[in-house]
Amino acid sequence: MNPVEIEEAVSDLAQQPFEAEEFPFSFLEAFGNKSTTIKKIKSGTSNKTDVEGAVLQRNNIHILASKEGKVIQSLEALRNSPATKKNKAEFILATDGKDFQAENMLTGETVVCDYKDFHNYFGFFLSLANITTVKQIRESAFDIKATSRLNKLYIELLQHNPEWATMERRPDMNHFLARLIFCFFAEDTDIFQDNLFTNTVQKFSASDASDTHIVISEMFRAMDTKKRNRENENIKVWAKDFPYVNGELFSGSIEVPKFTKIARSYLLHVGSLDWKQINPDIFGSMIQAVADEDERGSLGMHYTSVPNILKVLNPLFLDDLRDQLETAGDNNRKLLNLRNRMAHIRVFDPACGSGNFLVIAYKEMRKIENEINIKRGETNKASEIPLTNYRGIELKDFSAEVARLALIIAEYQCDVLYRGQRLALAEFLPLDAENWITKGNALKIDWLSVCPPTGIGVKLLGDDLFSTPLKQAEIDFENEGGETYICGNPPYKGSSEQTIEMKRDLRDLLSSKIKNYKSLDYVSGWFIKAAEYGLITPSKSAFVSTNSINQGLHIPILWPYIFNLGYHISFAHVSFKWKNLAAHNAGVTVVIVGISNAKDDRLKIYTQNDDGNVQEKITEYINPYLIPDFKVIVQKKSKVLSSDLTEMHYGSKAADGKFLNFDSQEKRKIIKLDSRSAKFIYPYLSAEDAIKGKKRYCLWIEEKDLKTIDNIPLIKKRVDQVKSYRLKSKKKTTKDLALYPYKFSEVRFYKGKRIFIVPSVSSEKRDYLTVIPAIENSVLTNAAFGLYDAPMWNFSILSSQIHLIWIKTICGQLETRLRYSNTLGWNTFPLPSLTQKNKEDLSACAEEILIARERHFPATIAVLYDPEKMPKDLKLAHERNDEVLERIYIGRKFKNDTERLEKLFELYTKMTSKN
DNA sequence: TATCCGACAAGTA
DNA sequence: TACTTGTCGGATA
Repeated sequence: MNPVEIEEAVSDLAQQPFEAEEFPFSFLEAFGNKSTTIKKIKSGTSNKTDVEGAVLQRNNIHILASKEGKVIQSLEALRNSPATKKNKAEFILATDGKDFQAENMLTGETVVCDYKDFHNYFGFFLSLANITTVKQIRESAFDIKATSRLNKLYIELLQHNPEWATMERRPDMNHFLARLIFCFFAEDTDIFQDNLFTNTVQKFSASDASDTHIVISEMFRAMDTKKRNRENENIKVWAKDFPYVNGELFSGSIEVPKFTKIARSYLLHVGSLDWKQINPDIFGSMIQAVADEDERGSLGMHYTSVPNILKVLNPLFLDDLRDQLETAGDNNRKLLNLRNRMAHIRVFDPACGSGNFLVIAYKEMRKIENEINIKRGETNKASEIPLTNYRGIELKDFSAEVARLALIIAEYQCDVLYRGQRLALAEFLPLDAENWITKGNALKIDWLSVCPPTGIGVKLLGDDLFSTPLKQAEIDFENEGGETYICGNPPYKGSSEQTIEMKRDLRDLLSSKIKNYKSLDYVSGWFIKAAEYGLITPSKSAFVSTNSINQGLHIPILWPYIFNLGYHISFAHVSFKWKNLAAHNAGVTVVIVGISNAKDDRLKIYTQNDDGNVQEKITEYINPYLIPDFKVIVQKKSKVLSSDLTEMHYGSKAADGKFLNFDSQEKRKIIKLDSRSAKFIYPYLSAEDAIKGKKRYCLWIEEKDLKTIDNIPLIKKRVDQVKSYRLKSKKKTTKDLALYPYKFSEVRFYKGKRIFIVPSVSSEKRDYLTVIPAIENSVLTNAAFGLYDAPMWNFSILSSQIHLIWIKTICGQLETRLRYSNTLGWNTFPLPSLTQKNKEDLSACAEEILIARERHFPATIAVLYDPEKMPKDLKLAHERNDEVLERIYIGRKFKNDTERLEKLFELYTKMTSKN
């Protein structure tokens, strides 16, 4: 169960009539215990309690539901119970259906409340559900609750207003939801009178909900009408207490979907929550999912986490502001300068979603400004940081609305926090009508129209500068000498995953600029637009991105263009696994990359180790592989760079729906039924087969054999299956190959007496690349490369540490897996030319490695190369091999991988510049 | 022809 | 459900 589901279950339980006997079990059930687990506790087999009538679940909780008036004594009994300690109960809980008390035995935190309210503390007990990021979730407990309530309301309304669910009306529905959220927030924060909105619905709409939409619509109309015009407009008396809000929020259609009785009660229920607690940074991304079909299932927990947002914003500019604040000390002049500077800083997120980056940036800036004001003794001073300097572009219109709302709420909360409720209220309404979150496609919109150039002492600028001025973004804007910081987490899509629209976006943006742009990830568009934007007005940019953009093919395609515009990578967080609070996290490994065209020589590379600690390294240059120094970009090559290395071949691609290959059992069956089959069956090896010692076979049939196989039903059937499989392909070449279903779609069947298999993808945890010999006439799948009858020293080089670090650095990766490439890794590998003696020595080392493996027959490669358990003799053989090879490079062993890379890059540069 | 890649995918612990 | 580790075929050059 995810937190939202748990919240719902706990709330349901709190509404049921209290039954002392059942309560402990219902409580455990609400936190996700399976019915079998509950049964075991009920029957007593796993109830470890020593207190009469209580229930104790080992490692979790000790619960006693008691008679009325005995809660304090009950809790005491649980606290003193030896079983509580012995079974390591994390919580004790006592209730009589009126009072509710609980304690966390590890932290000492307690909950004391009325029984009917205990659902508000579901976050307190979340570790019962094995949800480990408890702290973060508890902080956003309110947001989860509000989201789940709104979700119910939204679904109920759509169900009974099907026309509002259509594509055309969806924006109206979303706008309606945004208005509701604003009203809920306003009525709980004194912007409206206490509970004005909810109370008005309750009092003035019929309880059968027949006129709820009319009442709400009238309130919206009031909020869009200036007080002095209200009489003329015939605003109903009961709506006169609503302030004039405007800010675009209530202008436009005031139509409201029709309510059912249930919808009305949901609405009143959502309204009864305490919306003061809303976290605009998190809430936005959660609520966004309410309106988003695709994300409904995961209920919105798909957003950039606050720590990750700070990984972008801190190095981009917040760290610098904080440094300046510190340097300024108590110097009034310097503090003032800093404040002025901050007032002219724009933060721009061209993929802003529901605005978390902008909200966090705004809140952090207000925090710094407040410290300045305290030091200057100006604590009541109005903020000089304009909300309209936090700009965004967002494709989905509801997200854009929520982003705007989140920023308004953040501003209000900051004002309350730093200036007090009274001042915050005085200036809040009416909202600014400016629309500084632009709805649209960020790769199509001219960013200068959203964030016009500020120049230095240059005023703004004729319309001719805006190639496609957008009405909504045409804000008069003077921000002389201002800085712009571009940030965000744009969408990632690899070239073969992109939709037609995405491909069109990249084509329009890049076709005239970058050769081979079609191989780039969709996210590249944001980096390029950011770089081009920064040529016009001072800015720095940083995005969260798939780590692919700093690997393999992206390096020579994307980065030279950005560098040629005068940019460098100003900071970087190297690959780390994407994580947020979602039940199912997106499977992607990300980097954070900052680019800048300003002078800067203290660049930072951040590395995160497994326990989450971040290290920083300062350097003068960060290359596109995100390692310090080495200004080298490796291009892919179709021939080997070193004449001593043998050509490496890509495997054969079947595109057969797996009908041309099978396991040993199937092979025996086929041959048993018709012995003529045997001559068409070959060993078939992918990376996994070779590493784990699995045996697979494939059919290899040539045109001349067609007559024969027509008479072998088992084979004929498979061939037919391939045909129908291929016909279903959306790729034309595959479809065409349905004409030749007996053949692999791409044929690379090389003959050789001695084949070395190089896995195309394999675990990055091993100390060596695993190169594996195969028997003659093996067919390699396209998940493996092959060397055919190559001299033994090729094996020695492939198995070396120095080759491994080259591959890890230069080739692409699958997340952080090792991914081999002949064109990027093997053909580019810089090797000094070998003497006859060198070749003999290396070959001997290679033999040693193979012999060492043999000694452990039949252990698989996976077992032999497990970094924890690698046999000594094998390890020794590898070390010997490394030593001999490295002596050829520099006459001794390298000290470390940095030294290896340094030598390799030097040699690479030398060897490639010769031709 | 030839090959790089996957807001992954499929398996195990 | 957390962790490990590499398929397969589309899209592109």
